[in-house]
Order: sequence, then C-alpha cells, then structure tokens
Amino acid sequence: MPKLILPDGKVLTVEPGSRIIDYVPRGKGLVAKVDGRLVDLSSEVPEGASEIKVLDFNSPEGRETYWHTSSHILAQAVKRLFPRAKLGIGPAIEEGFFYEFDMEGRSFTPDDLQRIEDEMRRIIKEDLLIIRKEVSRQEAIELFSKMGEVYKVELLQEMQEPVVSLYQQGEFVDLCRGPHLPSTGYVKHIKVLYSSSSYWKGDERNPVMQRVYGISFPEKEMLDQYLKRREEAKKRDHRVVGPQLDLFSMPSEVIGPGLVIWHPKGARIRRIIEDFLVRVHLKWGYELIYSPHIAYTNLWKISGHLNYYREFMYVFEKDGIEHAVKPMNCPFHILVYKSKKRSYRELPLRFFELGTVYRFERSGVLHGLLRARGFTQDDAHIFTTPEKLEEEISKVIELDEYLMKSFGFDEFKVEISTWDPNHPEEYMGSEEDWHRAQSALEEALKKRGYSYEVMEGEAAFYGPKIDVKLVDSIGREWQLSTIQLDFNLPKRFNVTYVDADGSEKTAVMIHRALLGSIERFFGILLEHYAGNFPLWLAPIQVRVLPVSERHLAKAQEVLNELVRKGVRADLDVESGTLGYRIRESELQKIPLTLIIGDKEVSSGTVSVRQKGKGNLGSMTLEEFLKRYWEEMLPPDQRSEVLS
RNA sequence: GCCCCGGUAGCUCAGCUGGUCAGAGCGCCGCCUUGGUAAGGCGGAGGUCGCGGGUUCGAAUCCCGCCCGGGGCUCCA
Repeated sequence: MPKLILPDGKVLTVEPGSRIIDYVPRGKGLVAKVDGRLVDLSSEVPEGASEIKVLDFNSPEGRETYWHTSSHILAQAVKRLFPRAKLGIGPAIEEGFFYEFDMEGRSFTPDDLQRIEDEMRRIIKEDLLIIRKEVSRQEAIELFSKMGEVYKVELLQEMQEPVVSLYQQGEFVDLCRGPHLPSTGYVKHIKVLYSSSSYWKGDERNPVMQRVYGISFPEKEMLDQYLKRREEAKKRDHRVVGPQLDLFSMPSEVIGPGLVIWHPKGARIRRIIEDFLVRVHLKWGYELIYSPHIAYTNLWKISGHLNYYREFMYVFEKDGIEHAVKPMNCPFHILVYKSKKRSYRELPLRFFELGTVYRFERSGVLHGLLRARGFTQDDAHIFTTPEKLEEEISKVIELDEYLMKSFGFDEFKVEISTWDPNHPEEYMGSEEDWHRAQSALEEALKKRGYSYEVMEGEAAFYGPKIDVKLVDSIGREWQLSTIQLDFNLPKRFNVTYVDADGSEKTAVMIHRALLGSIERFFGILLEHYAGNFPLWLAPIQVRVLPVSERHLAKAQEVLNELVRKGVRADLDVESGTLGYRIRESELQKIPLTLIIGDKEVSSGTVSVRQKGKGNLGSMTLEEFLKRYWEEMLPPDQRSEVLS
C-alpha cells in the first residue's frame, strides 16, 4: 500500500485510485510528489505508487506551484478585462510570477494593474476548481486557433509530445504542463507589482509583449513582510544613498553612462578597502603588479578575446595601429609571467592587481555601480602546477572567506560550473584536464566544509569555475567572487614552466576576482549596511560637536587629538540647535558623535553618542579611544589578529 | 541595442485638456536664537522647465528628433 506523508510529517496509508486531496486537510498542502514526480493534489494515487509526499508553501515546489497558479489567475483576470489580449507565457519565477500578453500595442497603466489585482481577488473568491485535461496536440492546436491564441498555437507547433495537458479554471483554459493548485481559492494574498514590456521569447525581432509581475502568499504577514522588504531595498538603493551621503555621483549626461566619479568620502572608503585588499594579498603570498590601460588590439587577438568580445571593447586608432582600452587584465599578467623562464620551484605565482577596465556594456543593462562601463577588478591570476592546484584553490577559498567575513558577510552560496560530459568537443582541454580540475574544485570546497551546487554544462569553454554568492542583511543574494580555471590562455600564450624532470610543461592558470569589482562591491556594501558603514570603513568615524560657540576651542582641541591619532574625525561648525545638529550627524550616518558643552569642559570629558544607540554618557577621550580603537582599525590590523 | 515610462531649483516633487504655471518642502545664505542628545523662528538667493527643431498670436504643457535616467527584454507550454 502506498504511504502518504503530510507536510507536518504525519504518515498515512492510502488506497490507489483514491484522490490525494481527500487525505489532505484544506490549507495543509498545495501539491504532491509521487515517487519523485510532481502532480496535482487533485490527481489520483496511481497504481503501483509507493511514496506520496504532500508539499506546502515551505517547499520550493509548493511555492512554485502556488505562484504558477497565481499567474493563471492573473491571466484569467486580464482576459476578463481585456478580452482581446493574447496569452504569452506565465511562469513562476524565483520570487513570484508573471504573465505576458500581446496587447496590440497598448500597455498597462497603473490603473489597469489595480483593476487586474481586484479581478484576481474576485477569481480567488470564486474558488474555481482547476481541472487538468489531456488532449492530443492536434486537438489543442485546433482549440487555441479557434480562441485566437496565436502564441499558444506557436508553442504547440514547436512541441514534440503527441499529448499535451490543459488546465481549466472557470471560463479560462491554458496550455500548461502543471501542476497546479486544486482551486483558485487556494491562493490567499496577492499583489500585482508592476508591468513592463518584453519580447516574445526574449527575441527583439519578435512582437512586444506586456508583462505583468505579481507575488502571492498564503499568509497576510508574509505578503506584508515581502512588501516591506521591497520597500526597504528601495530605501537602501545605492544610487540614492550614495549621492545622498556625498560618496559618489554618476553625471552621465556630462561624462557618459556607466562611469563613476568618487567624491571625497566615497574615495576614502574605497581607499580603505583597497589598502586592506593590498595588505591582505601581500600577506597571502600574492605579488602586486600594475599594467597599462591600453594596448594594441593585437594583444587580444592573441588571447582570442577580440573575436567575440570586440563589441564590448573601446577601440581606437593611433599611428595607423589599432589600440584598445583593456576590458580585462589577464594578458598583462601572463606577460609578467612570461618575462622569464619559470621553474616549477617558484610556482605557484600569484599576481594581484586592482585593474581598472572598461567594457562597453549595452546601455540597457547598466545599473548604477552594480553594472558600470568603467570599473576596477580585484583581479589576480595564479599560475601553478597541476599537482598544487587543489591546495591553491583551497587557499583562494580561504582568502575569500576571510575577506567576506571582514566586510560583514557571513552567509554564502557556492556553485561549481562544470562541463557537459555529453559534449566534450565543445570545450578546450583534455578530458583528463577537466576531470582533474573539477575534482580539485570540489575537493577544495569539501575540505573547507562548504556545501555547493554543481551546475553541469554551465562552465565556459575554457575551464570550470566556482562562483560564490553572498546573502546580504535583507536576504538578497549577490554573485560576487569567481574562481575560474583556464586551459585556453596558457596554451595561446604558451605559458610554461620547467618541471623537476627538466621537461617543459604548460602551467595551470586560475583567474579570480573575489570582490568582483570595487564599484559593484561598494554598491552592495552600501546597500547591505544601508549606508551605516562599520567603524573601520566609515568615511567620518567621529564628529565633534560643540554645544555652543563657547565650546568651540575645546572641541577643536579634541578634534586635533583625534586627527593626530589617525582617527577620521570632523568638527561641526554649523549653527542651529543642538537637537538639529545631532539629527544632522545621525542622518549623515556618522557612527560616533562627541558632544562638548560646559559639563565636559569642566570635567575634561566628552559626551559620547553612538549612532543607533543614542547617548552613552560621558568619559575621557582616552577612555573613548580605548573603547573604540580596535573597531576603528581594519580587521587585519586589530590586535586579535595573529597572522 | 530594443520596448514601455520618465527628465521642472542642489535634492524630492507639484504644475502639463496651451494663456499670472515659474511653485512647495528640504537644503543653501543672512539675521535672531547659545541650545544638553533626531527638525527653534524670520527673511533671502536660486530654475536656458534635459537639448534641438516644429505647430501656434502664445509652449514647461501639443508634435518630431536627439541625449540621459528608470523598469524590463525565455527562470519559460
């Protein structure tokens, strides 16, 4: 007899041929997995089934089904309001769902979206049964042709399957693989978020579709929380906060899109980050190098980049020779390596550069600091022998972990991109190279205790890679570090070393950028902390604030002492009430404010106010410095660091 | 690049069915206030309404082109 496991872990024995939903109290399950196959809750227990798992919103499949059904409700609502809308596709996405429509040149207004949302609520209230039907492909083509759903017909014509499934809820029928919730009433709290245009099948030669995005949850609180998080993310937007705190600007109308100007305070933070990176890399056995910003395009002809990268490069001609601004640093690092004959004894060699590169990204993908045209990579290339590869990867991961934790990120997600073993001909390098490299990556991660996901077939043609995503303070994921093996460039540039037996061998090359780009990382950091940088990164660590002009001299004295000790401090010389100036200090997100008035002058103390914590009372300047000194230093310069 | 939306003072935005439509708040400057832990009061300066062209007696407002920004552009029956 098949057994059925409810989301709460309860196990029931069930009868084949009976409906799964009959064993599941309403609200306790959304979709079922029969021996690993996802099916509708309203389907029957198949003959020969052994295990049926009922899934709820806590499972990825449960959420996906929930959102997928939500997208059908969205489509039904749009069809009711705009009968001439033609259906495109409507999947669940990572968070939420969308459905796209051909609106005959019309686009949705905010008012339309509200009406759609209201209609969706009505459909949910109607609690329409969702019925699966299987028909022949031909039958389906006829049905959708009759309905004028040309896109559905197109999809059907591209399909191979002789039988397809339809899902019907009330008057609405859609071509869909499913599974779906049992009825529209299973969806509880929905919100239409925004609309945008896109192309049918993502191809700009195809008709324009109008996409409507939405989200839904079983609990009101979940929806509220989601909306609050979106709101919070919007408030943290680095493109708003950055200029607000006077850190940087991007006056694109004057200098062009995708380029950054670093203002004094932003430049300070950047310099602190860069100095920290340089010290740490030197400590970890890297050599610091510099390379030029331009070179003959021929250099990238050798590297092979020019062929498929040319449209992203800034190319210009001088003296009849074509030059390019560098879109990457790799070739230069290789040239450093090749400047002399290398012995296996000196490997691994690690070259590090804060390399500023320019890439002509398509205008539509630019996004503040996160996707710019000019940016600086924390780029390194490691040349090693195959024997030392795994240990070297392990070291890189350890360094990555140290850096991320130093910047306040504790949660990571790791992916390994491997080749597609069915198409080895699409990749550079031998099968042996790939197996050794991929297992080196996996072993290194395992040793460091990381769980990871293997993305088969996702590797570049030139080698497998590790990508590290981190999770920020409001739960968003960011792809940052990348550690890539390269079998291609060492061959193209003939990167070799002399081995112990006197033979010349090709070195293994690792590209790695851990922060990715300083600009992008800075943007993420800014959003992660919502501008409240930790003390060691804060552009102004301490503001000295005299209560009145009488106390200015004393305040100046305190400031001088702080500056002499190397603390980044400034003096508030504004007029206005004390309350106003404290507010100003808070809004500027200055971590520490020292207030100096009559009491402090006479007792020789300072009144300490910490951002977010308020008034901490009075203490001597020495006590204050002792208390915060360590925190003001970069992580590698604190006394608890032993290495 | 393509589609949709947008560009008004340093910032956030109102005005936009053509005619006191050059406005508000914040910020800035000045004066008064010298204040004890997140907004004291009064006054003032500040704008080629993104740029160029067109329609009109008249354009921030309507039309066209360009520049720049925002949201998207298979996670996919």
